[in-house]
Order: sequence, then C-alpha cells, then structure tokens
Amino acid sequence: MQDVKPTIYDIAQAAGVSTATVSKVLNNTGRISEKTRRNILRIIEEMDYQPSIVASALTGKKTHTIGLLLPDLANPYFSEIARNIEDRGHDHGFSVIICSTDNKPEKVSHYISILRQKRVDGIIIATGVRDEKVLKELNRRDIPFALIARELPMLAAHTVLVDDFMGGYLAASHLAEWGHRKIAIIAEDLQLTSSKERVRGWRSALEEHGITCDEKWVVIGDFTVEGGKRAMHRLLDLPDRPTAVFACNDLLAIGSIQAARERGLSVPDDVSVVGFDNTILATIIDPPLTTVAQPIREIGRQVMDLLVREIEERKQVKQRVVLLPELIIRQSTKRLAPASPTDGNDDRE
Amino acid sequence: MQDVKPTIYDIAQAAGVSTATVSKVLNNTGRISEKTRRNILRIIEEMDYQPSIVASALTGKKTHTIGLLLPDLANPYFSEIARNIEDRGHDHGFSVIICSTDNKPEKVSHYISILRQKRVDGIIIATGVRDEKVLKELNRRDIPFALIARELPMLAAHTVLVDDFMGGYLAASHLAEWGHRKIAIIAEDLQLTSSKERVRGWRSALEEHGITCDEKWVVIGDFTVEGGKRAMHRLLDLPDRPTAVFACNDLLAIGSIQAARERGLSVPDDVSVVGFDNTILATIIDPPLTTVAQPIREIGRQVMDLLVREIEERKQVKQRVVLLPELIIRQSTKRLAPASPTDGNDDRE
DNA sequence: GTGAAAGCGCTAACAG
DNA sequence: CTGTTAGCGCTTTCAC
Repeated sequence: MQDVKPTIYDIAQAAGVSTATVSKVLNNTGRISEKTRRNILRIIEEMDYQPSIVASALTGKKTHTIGLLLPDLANPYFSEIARNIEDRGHDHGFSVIICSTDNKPEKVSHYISILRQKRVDGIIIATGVRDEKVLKELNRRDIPFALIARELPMLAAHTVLVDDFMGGYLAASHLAEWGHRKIAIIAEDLQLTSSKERVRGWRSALEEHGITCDEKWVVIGDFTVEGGKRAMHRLLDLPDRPTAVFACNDLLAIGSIQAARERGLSVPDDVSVVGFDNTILATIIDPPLTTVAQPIREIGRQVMDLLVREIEERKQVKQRVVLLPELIIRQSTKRLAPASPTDGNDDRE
Repeated sequence: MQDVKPTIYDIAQAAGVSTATVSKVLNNTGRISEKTRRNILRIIEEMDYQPSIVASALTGKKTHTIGLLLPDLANPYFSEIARNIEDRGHDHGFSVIICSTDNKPEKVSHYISILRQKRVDGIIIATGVRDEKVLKELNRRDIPFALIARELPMLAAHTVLVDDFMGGYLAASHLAEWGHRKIAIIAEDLQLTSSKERVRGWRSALEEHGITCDEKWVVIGDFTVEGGKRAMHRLLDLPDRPTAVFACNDLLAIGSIQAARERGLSVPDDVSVVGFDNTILATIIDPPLTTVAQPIREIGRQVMDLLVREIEERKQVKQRVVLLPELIIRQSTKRLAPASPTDGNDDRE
C-alpha cells in the first residue's frame, strides 16, 4: 500500500516467492499450486499492482495497442468509424491510438513513424495514402496493417470497403426510377478510387435508364459542407439545371441542400438530393436525407477482426472484404411527375 | 536494409561505435563529434531505424502517450474535443489513446487500469466519474491527470471547464430579452454539476427578468436526440406551453426541434430553442441553431497544456481554468412581439 | 511446483 | 569525445 508503483519484484517478495512464479500466475502459464496462486492474487489485489505492459512488450510480447490513421476525427463519418473500431478493439484487448492526418502525406509518414516507435501491434489505415512506399515499408518491417476503403492495386493487404460502384448505382437508380433524368453528381476527389467507383456506378445507372450523362454534371466537392455548397451553386448556375443530385458524402449533401435553400429552392420539391454514408447528420438535417448507408459498425468490426487475426496468427492470407451499401430513402428525394396532368406528385406507369 | 527491426545495437555496430554513442545522438545528450553524429544519423536513415519507445520507457523515460476518457467518441461534441486534444498533444509530442466509457463506471475503471498498465504519462478525463476513488488512486500513484468539465469538490486536480452558470444565464437572458416569459429548460442530468450550473444560470436570468420559474418547466433529457424529443413532447403536452426552451446541449436541442416539427409547430415561429455546445450540428440543422458556444478548441489546448506541464515539471500547483462561453445567435430563436400592435405573432400586456 | 538467470532495447552514470 | 556497465520490469528456459 506504500509503493507508488510496485513491480513484479515487490509482489514476489511480499508473497515470498520468485518473480517467475508471479509471472506465471499473471499469465496463467506453467503449473502453480492453487494455494500460492491465491496468495499471490490476493497480494496483487491488495497492492493494486498493475503489471507493466511496457516491460512485458520488451520481452517480445504484444503492446496490445494499434494505431488508427484517419483524415479527421472531428468528421462524423470518421468518428463513428473510430468508435466502432475502438469497441471491437476493446473486445480483443487492444487499445487504439488515433492519428488525424488531414490527408497530408507528411502527417501520414510522421504518424506511422511514431506508431512504429511505439511498437504498436498493427495499424488501421482509413486515410488517403498518396505514397505507397510507407505501406511497402510496413510490409517489409512485418508490421500488420489493414485498410479501410482504399484499394492499393500493387499491394497485398487486408482491406475492408463498401461496394462504391453499387452505392453510386443505387443512388442514381433511385433517382432515375423516380423520374429524374437530369441527375448531377458531386464527387469527392477523382483521384480516389472509391470516388471514381461511385461515379462509375452513377454513370452506369444512368445509362441503364437510357440517360446520356453529360460531363458538365459531374463536379468536384471534397469532404466539407462548404465544398458541397460551392459545387451545388455551380450546378444550379447551369442553364440546364439538374433536378436531382447525388452528393458523394453526407457533408456534401448537406452543403447542397443549404445551397439550394440559399437560392430559395426547395429540397426535394425543386431538386432532390441523395447523400452517402448515413452518418448521424443524415437524420438530423431537414429534410431527412435520403442516403446510401455504409455499414459503419460492420466496417469497424471487420477491419479490427482482420487485423487482430493477422497480429495473432501471422502469415495469414490477405483478404479483401467488401460490404454492400444500402439505400435509405428519407425525404430529400422526390418522385418527379412524369408526363401526366395530375396535380401533386406523380402516378403513371 | 535486411533487418526487420534493427536495434540500437545494430546501428552501433554498423557505425563502429557503442550503443551509448548512438543513444547520445538520438537524444542530443553528451558531446559527440560532428563527424560521428553525421555518420550515425546517416546509418539510422539508411536502415530506417525506429528507436523503441518501449525500451526507452522502461529505463524511466516517458511513453509519450496519454489516455483520453470520454463518454462516446461518436458524439460530435466529444469527437471535436478529442480532435483538438489530439492536435495539441501532437504539438507536444504525445499520442492519445481514446477510451469511450459510455459513462459506465466499470468501463471507467477498466480503462484506467489498462492505461496504468500501459504506463501512459497522463490521463485526461472528460467522462463522468461516479467514484472518486479511482482518481484518488491516480493521485496516490502519482499519475498526472486533468479533468474537463468536472468539478470534484474533494479533489485537487487540474480542471478546465466552461462557465456553465454563465452559459445558462446567457441562453435564458437572450430569450427573456426577446420577450419570452415562458421559458423551459431541458437539462442533461441533475447529478452533474455542469448541468446544475446551467439550470442555476437559467433560473437566475429568469429571476432577473422578473419571471418566476415554474418547476414544471425543467425537464430532464440526457445526451441524445431521442431524449430531447421526449422531453420536448412532455413540454408541449403542458396545458400552458412554453414559448421558448433552452436545451442543455445541441443534441437535445435538435431533438426538441424535431419534436416541435412532429407536432406541426414551427421553430422559431411557434417556439424558440437554444442549444449548448455549438457543435457542427448547430450549423447543419434547419433552422440554424442559436446556441451557447463552448470554446472547444481552447478547451483541448488548455487541458493538454495543463497535463503536459504536470507531466514535465511535476509538483505543479493544481489549477482550474474556466473558459467563458459565448452566445451565438442564429435562427432558432425569435423575438416575441412585445405589446405593440405589429403584424406578426402575439401581443398582450 | 518453484526458482535462478539471461535477455528484451535502451539510458545513464562513470571511466577513460 | 566515446565506451563499459549496470539496470529498467518482465518472460522464459532450464534446473531442482
């Protein structure tokens, strides 16, 4: 009760045994008589002894810590992802160190360097990695890692992602089926393959509905409400204005809605908007956002599980798990009256 | 280039010096000739050597890691806090391990135990701590920690918090000044002193405006949109319905707005609502939320600075820094027509 | 069943 | 200026 930070040695002494014995009861290894085990446990309790993971890691054991790289923890999508990763990590006995990179390559390398110095057992990467060299280095150094929503063609790596093509397809199909033909898309960043896939899905759905997709209808936002606003304004400035837009994430969608509103346009009456991600924001905005839902919880579980298995078993064959997104129809999209002379919305068939 | 994880010994050998010398250049201690320093640095670079913080921590140095306890990382308020703490920690060379406690005492103790085992240099606590014993234990064990928005009367501890009383006062004054007299409050949890203070501030403002505050107008939500909805419905069920409500956090405010809308009531035309926190949600909701802004960035900076100083210098005299909140008027509150025979809403008096 | 001892990668005197 | 050496707290053979 006196020692500030008792060591295994203090426990051993108090129990009148060797540190080896204490170590064994701590790790449930070797064979220890019930009597001494109990006694040691009691003393550990009494002294509130907390074994040093630092020391044990030095002997080759795990640090039970993983690193999580993401663009920005304050972005609701990523904070929701992080929360689920944390929870799943906790289930497996791992803590997570968060690293917000703002998508800056320097920050990425810097954080990875730090994580390596801290000897984390693995790293989850949910941020853009411009330079694959860093990842190759992880491979070479035998540091387990897993990616979220990144496809690195030249790299064997555990990956979990949602089917972005399908997501884009679902969004655009929904709009087309509801009678829209002038369907714009606000993409995030055409460098990203996830972004490209969503655009491809959108394009594919349009074609399937016999709509030729005009390139003027794909504009680039980014990951911010402001970006969405700007993009939407550009769209609404077009002489031939779209009746619907698919924004590639919820933040962009929100920006779009705000932009429309700034011009006195109503969503969904004048223009329909569908988002992507289904973060908490989608339920909060008015009108509630029709959006493509990512199974965020499942994403967190799956990467963590993948990573933990890699850490625990090693030499595991790498795998890519792709989760399917799902369209959640709320109130930001509206059926377009087709041709009939009805009053309100539509009918027809 | 061959070694998976080179050690200081490998570097020493490659450089033809002792590990002590390498250690010195790594830490900029002792006096090393420019020549050998360069040489060693070059080799470190070449081999992509990452010194083990684990090993160095074992020799009594810092782990450069701190723990952050908060209720829920997926809650925008806390993720914004976390992001700012992370950034400031990064400035000081500290990483942060996040621990979402869901406000469950078991989780709190469990996480603290883990953090102690990992030998974090300090802990930031932004979650409810029902049992001060855990904190007393931290004190006894000489583990630096700092609190956010918690006042533990019996405990000397670094604390940063906003002036909740003033926050409540600002919110209620605003409403009163705009002619409201039936001003309800949706509190979080009357156990929490921060919550109590906001109520006190509210009460105080009402009294100052000659409004007697009826106890029926203080209801309890919690920290969720749903809670806000329920609370608001209860308020709107009252025979004598309030014209304004002060919701003690943005989530509650959003719930309130949604509840009002569900009843066909308009915010702010039929009822004004003001929130607290000024998270991203406040700017996203429609109407944009009038809310009491917490200086989230500053909170993050300050706790981190406090904690780091404690870690670095020890024996520092504990301090409590209280930051002042600020009212941000947006569009969820409306001036009540006073007595004048203007067009708009009501009159009387 | 239990203990002695070596070693994990690094730092900190202390010598030279 | 640089090297020797003794730990830091724990795990792990290998004896007993």
